[in-house]
Amino acid sequence: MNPTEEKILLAAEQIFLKHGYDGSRMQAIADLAEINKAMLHYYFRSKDLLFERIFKEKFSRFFPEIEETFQLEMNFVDKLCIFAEKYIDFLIQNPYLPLFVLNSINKNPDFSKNLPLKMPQLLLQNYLEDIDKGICKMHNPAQILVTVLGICAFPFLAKPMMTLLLGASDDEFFELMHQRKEEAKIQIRILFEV
Amino acid sequence: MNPTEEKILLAAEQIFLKHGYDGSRMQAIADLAEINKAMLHYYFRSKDLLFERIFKEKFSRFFPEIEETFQLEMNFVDKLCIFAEKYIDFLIQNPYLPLFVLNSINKNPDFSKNLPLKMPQLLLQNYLEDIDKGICKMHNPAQILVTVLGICAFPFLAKPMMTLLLGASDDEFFELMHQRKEEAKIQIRILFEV
DNA sequence: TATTTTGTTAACCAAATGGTTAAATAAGAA
DNA sequence: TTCTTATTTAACCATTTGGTTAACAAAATA
Repeated sequence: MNPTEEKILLAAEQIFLKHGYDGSRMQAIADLAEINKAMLHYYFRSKDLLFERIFKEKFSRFFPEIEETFQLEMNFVDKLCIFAEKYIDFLIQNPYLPLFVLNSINKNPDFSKNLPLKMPQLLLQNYLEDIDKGICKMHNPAQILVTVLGICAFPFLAKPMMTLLLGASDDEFFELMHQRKEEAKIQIRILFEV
Repeated sequence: MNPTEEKILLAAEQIFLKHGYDGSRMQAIADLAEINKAMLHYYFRSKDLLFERIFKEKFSRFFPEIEETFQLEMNFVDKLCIFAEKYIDFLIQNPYLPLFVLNSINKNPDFSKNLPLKMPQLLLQNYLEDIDKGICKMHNPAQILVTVLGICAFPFLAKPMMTLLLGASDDEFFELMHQRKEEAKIQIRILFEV
């Protein structure tokens, strides 16, 4: 890929992730990429299209491919635990991601309608099998989804609020998130294991 | 209060809550309030000040006064349950609130620094008493805060995403949130009760 | 009633913003 | 080298946006 194009994408990612669509300025992206603003339009036509490009990539990362984990020979709850740990680790590397994705979906729900997502089905299928075996507690699958995702992602959505409430530094927050991996696994077991 | 001022505040609340600071237009607020745009500046000087006015009120509601609940003669976990149920009920009436508040804090952390908040201290104090009595499981208080808040607020942050993933309507979402009150109480008990 | 204060409007303004253009330069193909 | 294509730049443009102003209307006060 063209090095200019790459610089643009890298800059756009940073700006959009931090400020969202409305809060981002094309000039700010150009400045960060150290290129002329016209280049943005040369390579990506419009703000909308550039944003779309970034959003799609971020969206797919926020709903990761979970097949590797959920096709293992293992019970549902163990899989959830593995997922949670890996996911929180990923979010530690991408703390802005959740707020960005939720805001973007919120602003334009239709936009993400056609994006591919097999996450829920695979999860559901796995879950029902273990219900049958009687080794997993009965819940509304929608509640499971929102609970597990919330355990992992909410702290990152609430990061500025948490540091405010707790008077914590960024480092302390990330320390808390490393703890959170264990906390998440404990919670998942206690909630879903028989 | 002046009826015009009131119309402005009501309109500003709706617009800001839905679109955030960056996504909101003064003209949109004026249109919704059915007044001239100049009136906004006549009564509130600037977009910043108008936003500040709305934000402060919303902020204080997002972190509700919990004294009434947490000063009852009751154990910590029971209080958490009461809080969760009341809070989810409140969020059902104010579904946009969490995303708005978190975004606003995220955009301008300094802004909310001086706002009064005795929620965390009161919670902590209550918690430590029950730890002493041995009727409550030991956790990092920061994790408790993020967990309980997450259980209640995350579904609303994720509302557009949930309806997308589950293919649910708005009505079905709110039905899920009514269920969530029970789910939340179950989860809180199972997590924190000895 | 006369006068001052308060509330309201339309027209206007400057800055910011997404986007375009025409000319210049660099890179490839012939 | 020469010609064509791709890349880059500075200047420019139209629209939007927050904000102002000056004239006007409605209350309130004297």
